[in-house]
Amino acid sequence: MSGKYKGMENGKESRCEQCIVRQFNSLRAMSKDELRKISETKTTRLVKKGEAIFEEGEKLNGVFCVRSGISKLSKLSANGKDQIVKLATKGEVLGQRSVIAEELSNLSAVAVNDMEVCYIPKDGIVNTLNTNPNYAVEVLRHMAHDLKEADDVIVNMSQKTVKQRVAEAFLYMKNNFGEDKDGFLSLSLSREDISNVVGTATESCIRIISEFKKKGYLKTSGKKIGIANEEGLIDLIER
Amino acid sequence: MSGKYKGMENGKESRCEQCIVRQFNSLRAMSKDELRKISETKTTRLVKKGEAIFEEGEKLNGVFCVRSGISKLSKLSANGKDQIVKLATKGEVLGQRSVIAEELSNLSAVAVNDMEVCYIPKDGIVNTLNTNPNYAVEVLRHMAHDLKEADDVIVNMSQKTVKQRVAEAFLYMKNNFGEDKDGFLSLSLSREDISNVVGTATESCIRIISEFKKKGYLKTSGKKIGIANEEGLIDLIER
DNA sequence: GCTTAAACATGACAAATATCATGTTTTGTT
DNA sequence: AACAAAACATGATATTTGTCATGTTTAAGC
Repeated sequence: MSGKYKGMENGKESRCEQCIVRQFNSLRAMSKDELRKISETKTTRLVKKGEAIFEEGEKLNGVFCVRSGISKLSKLSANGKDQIVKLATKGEVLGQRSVIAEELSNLSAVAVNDMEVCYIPKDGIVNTLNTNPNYAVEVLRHMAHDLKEADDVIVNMSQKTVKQRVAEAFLYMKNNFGEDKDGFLSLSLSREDISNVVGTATESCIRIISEFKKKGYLKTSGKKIGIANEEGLIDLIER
Repeated sequence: MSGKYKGMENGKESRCEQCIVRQFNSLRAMSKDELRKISETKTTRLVKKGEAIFEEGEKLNGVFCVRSGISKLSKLSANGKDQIVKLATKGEVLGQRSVIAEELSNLSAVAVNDMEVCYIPKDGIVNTLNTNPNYAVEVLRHMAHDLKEADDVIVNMSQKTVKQRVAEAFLYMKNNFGEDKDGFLSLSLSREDISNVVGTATESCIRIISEFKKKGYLKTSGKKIGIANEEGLIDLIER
């Protein structure tokens, strides 16, 4: 399968100053000069589907800026199950929290797709944080947003049924990762991954997906899943 | 019941520069001068048990620094139940997230005890954020910590049983709010509040507390609850 | 292309949890 | 002190969800 990594433009495009991805994240608040310095220290890396970018408990000496592909951020719980806390896509900066708090990573990041990420050693990040308030505030805004999202997830986890959470997961995937022209989700997660997002047993998740298909809420075509009746799903969530 | 508010030293003690509470939060990264300015704009307010400091959906024009007492931060879910996302105590700054993200508050803050809070209009906060990187980074560190905690809560919610979560709630209360000389928790929450922390039905919570008493994990004396066998609870959580 | 492992699927059952009903105790108010 | 309203408690039952078992389909490696 050649051309698999065609998303990567190497050589001349590899300077952060030119990178469009930057528009989506806090790096856009850096000055030209800061960005140039960062760019000199960064390295680009391809991560294949299933590979880890970093693991829970690992000490991170830098952050990872996602150029393409999607990563699942998960945490292993005492009972041996993974809980996916967030799905990160183009533009997101992984490991930022750990670097800022100067703690070991509390999450693992594993590629759900083939990915292209840039590794940025923490020195440049930390220096800029300490000298450029615009950048610090921008990072802060992103983190504030993440925190709100996390709070929302807490509420959903505790107050909604598994069925409702599965429905939400599909709407989330549609809204955040889009769908193709035939209405199938661009991101296709395994049933197991979905159950790890939702926080349920894989079998329960499979059953619910089957039910949703029967009821006409979802449609499938081979491996792909699509939303066939969005109102139906929304209805289900709100009751 | 006089002396109810004896925790409040009014007049001379009301300058932020002197406030011990500041040591616990990001305000300690402010310069003397910044702090003096903030202090001039702030107002102190007593909040009685059960009263709201702010409500979900409200626009916050400042933050609230907790001097004493405890507040529950909760969010109403579609099914009409409140989910308590966090309990905030002395030193915590409430509303910071909303002010930084320039969004309406996504949580309500209600006093669980009688409280004393200082209201700080956002201008001083925002100005300092934009000019003093030390302060911005300090706030960032706190937010990073909150985010980690929120992620942990997500994992607990989805992967642990109600019984385990109740056990954790009691250990949390002991570790964060302490106990009196007889080993009873300083913070006494109603069964309903506990169930809103844990994310379960009040009856389930009551039943589990009764069971824990029978098994000797918890002890009660009137309204007070204490941990009688910490190892027992820890054991329960880890299996 | 064949083989093997992983992913998907479904039934039967057990366990956890919510809900409803009802009663008791505690607390706060007049 | 009397009363009403919360808070606490417990039983009976329904519902949701997890677990185990087993089978089928799909995808990946040789």
